[in-house]
Amino acid sequence: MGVHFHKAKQNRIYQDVVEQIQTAILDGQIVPGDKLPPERELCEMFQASRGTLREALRILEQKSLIEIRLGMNGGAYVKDANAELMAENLAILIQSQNVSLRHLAEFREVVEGAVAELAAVRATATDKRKLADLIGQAAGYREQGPQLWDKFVHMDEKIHIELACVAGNPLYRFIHHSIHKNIHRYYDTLLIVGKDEMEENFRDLSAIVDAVVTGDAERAKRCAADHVRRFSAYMEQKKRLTPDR
Amino acid sequence: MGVHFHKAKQNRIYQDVVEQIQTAILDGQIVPGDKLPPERELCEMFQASRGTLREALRILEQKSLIEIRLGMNGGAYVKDANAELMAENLAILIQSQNVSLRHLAEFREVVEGAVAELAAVRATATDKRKLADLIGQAAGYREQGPQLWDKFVHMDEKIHIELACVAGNPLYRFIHHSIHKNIHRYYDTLLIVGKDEMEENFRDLSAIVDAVVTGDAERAKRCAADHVRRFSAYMEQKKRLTPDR
DNA sequence: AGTCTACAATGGTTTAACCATTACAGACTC
DNA sequence: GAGTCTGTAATGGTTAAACCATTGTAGACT
Repeated sequence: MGVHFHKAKQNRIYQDVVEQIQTAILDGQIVPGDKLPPERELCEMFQASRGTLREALRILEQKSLIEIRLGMNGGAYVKDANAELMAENLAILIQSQNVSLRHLAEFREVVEGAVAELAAVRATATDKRKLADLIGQAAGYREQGPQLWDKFVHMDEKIHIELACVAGNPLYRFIHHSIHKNIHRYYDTLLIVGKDEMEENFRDLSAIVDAVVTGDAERAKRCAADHVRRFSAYMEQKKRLTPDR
Repeated sequence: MGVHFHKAKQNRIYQDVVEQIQTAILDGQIVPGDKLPPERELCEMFQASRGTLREALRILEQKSLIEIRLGMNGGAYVKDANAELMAENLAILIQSQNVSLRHLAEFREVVEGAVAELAAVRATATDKRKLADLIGQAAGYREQGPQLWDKFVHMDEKIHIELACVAGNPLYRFIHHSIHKNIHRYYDTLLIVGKDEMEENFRDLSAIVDAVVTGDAERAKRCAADHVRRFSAYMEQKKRLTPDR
């Protein structure tokens, strides 16, 4: 018999719903900010029960493609894609495979080095002004006493993000964010910096930005890697001093 | 009135269920391969309805923490964490933020370089034998005519994975896998190699492994980066010749 | 010995009702 | 008029009970 039947497969309904909505979102047929119809209407559209449809919405929510709000004007809103999800998945992988702080730092060293190198090559005049401005702000916080030191720490983060943007490859933004989030899950309480560390940190950042601004890719790369290495070493040291974590 | 009430917040029930089960898995109280009780029993344990409980299971499934099987002996089985999820999330990010093939290749160049460098530093005698063996297999496939060329392509992949393992930092395995999967989503049909490309590819791989085996980190890094760059260039070129994708 | 059949266990789906949260408009109070 | 209460409607969250679909196993049939 030459006829060839394919499997009379009955896709999980919720899966089909997920795929249809996901495709519509990724194809741009519905864009971030848009609101999907209320559950009861979606049920009719997909000819599915509310329970099944809700399973689909839960999956889309978990994928960070939609956000479900309560109350009047509530409903499923299409979200802007962001790197939060990757960070969370990475966290699960890290936890279940015993990835150490050292592993994270080792990887970050390479990534930040590559970011600085690319940034030095690709920075436009506008980028350079922006970076210089950020360094200026950090310098300001640095001088105004301990109560602003946490703002300085925040600037450090901001400068790294800006560098990743300047590097012009979105992957670096995603990866940096994911790694950074997970490193924080270890450090966090250790992030109360002392003056000396802050000063050294500031010198590091200045050096990186200076190299980027002058277009010295090789030096930028070296400075960034050194910076991450020094920072990680500090944190490791602090961790040893407070072994109760 | 000095009394201080806290918010009478009612956590989403499914969320609470997810957290309890996720914690149990990540803490190792239940391990990969274990089976959770059937839905109806879980309902009693959590005092939740089946619908609500199923929403929780859907989320855990989406997180790749469990796998739900049908039929008798079906149910929710705890899964081994793997990098599939990260690959899929990255795919969504890539699609919604218009990340190009060039961006992926640029990043892979840095990663593979770092992997080879670390591998050269850390490879044990056993690792070196394994790598040499893989190269040997690839050489075999290479010589036995076109029908085995796809096996050669598979060996290429295997060697890269082995290098990431030898490098001794699990993060590189995760990242390599995620990037590779997403590159394939672009290439795929372009992966039918010609003899010349295969020969060059083989020379590249041999050079990397040779550098790793002799412990020449700097050369390993350079060879790996060059290899990725050449490979990417080939693919870009092919893509231009078949613009219907 | 091999095949069929019935059954039980389990997830998949549907339905209908009710609860919780929220925005808004209109009524009430001062 | 300003502020506060209150009712209402829209929406997601939860429950419960019933039935369908898939699959392994044991026992009956040939």
